[in-house]
Amino acid sequence: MSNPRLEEIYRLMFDRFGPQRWWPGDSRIEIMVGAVLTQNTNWSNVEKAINNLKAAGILDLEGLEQTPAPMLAELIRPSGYYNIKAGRLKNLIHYIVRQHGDLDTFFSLDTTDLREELISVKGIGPETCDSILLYAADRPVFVIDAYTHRMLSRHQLIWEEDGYYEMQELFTGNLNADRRLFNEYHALIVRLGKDFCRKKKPACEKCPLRADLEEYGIELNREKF
DNA sequence: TGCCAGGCCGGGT
DNA sequence: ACCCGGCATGGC
Repeated sequence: MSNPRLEEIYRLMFDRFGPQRWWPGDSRIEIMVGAVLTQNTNWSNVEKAINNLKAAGILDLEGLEQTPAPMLAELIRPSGYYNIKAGRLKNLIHYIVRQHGDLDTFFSLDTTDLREELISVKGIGPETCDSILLYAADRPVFVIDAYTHRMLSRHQLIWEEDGYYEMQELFTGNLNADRRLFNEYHALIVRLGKDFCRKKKPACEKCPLRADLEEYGIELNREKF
């Protein structure tokens, strides 16, 4: 790591929360499905949806490919946006099956091609794409999300108006391309965010990262959060 | 009880 | 290139 603040922030989070062991989910297909279902959605709702898919015995490439979208929608209902997400899952599964046949073949692509293909699928944006790359395909890709944006802008490591790729560049340009570090770092940001960096009722006063703010003389300004 | 959660798309400026 | 409305359930 060459940016001391990114290192310090990581250390503070790791000391506070310990290893997160992400992604929650044990198969690559489950991780991919979870990545789509968790779009703007609480993870507890996603779990219910995934459990429904498991109970129906269709949480694999074949099962998801064969299940009609309306039936899929009903099964994933608890995750919200269920009609939209059923379509997005079908888009993703269909693309892989038609273009590559199976997951091993698909995941044998190099990271650049894999990313390009994933993000070409309707319903797979930058975060969902990178989550799949990092957590399902084990590639050293840093995932950015709403919590990351709040944390970075709060700590004045980016501009408020900066976008996905500017934030991603901050991490990838200052950290070793280590997929285990990227995995843990992002998971810790989410872990921290759930307790201290929610959109409403943030708990900046009790946030473990306050030490970083104080060290750099950044004042708490809760108006922006 | 209203408001938010680990986004993304499409149409309008 | 942005900006915005729409998509929807479950939990606090």
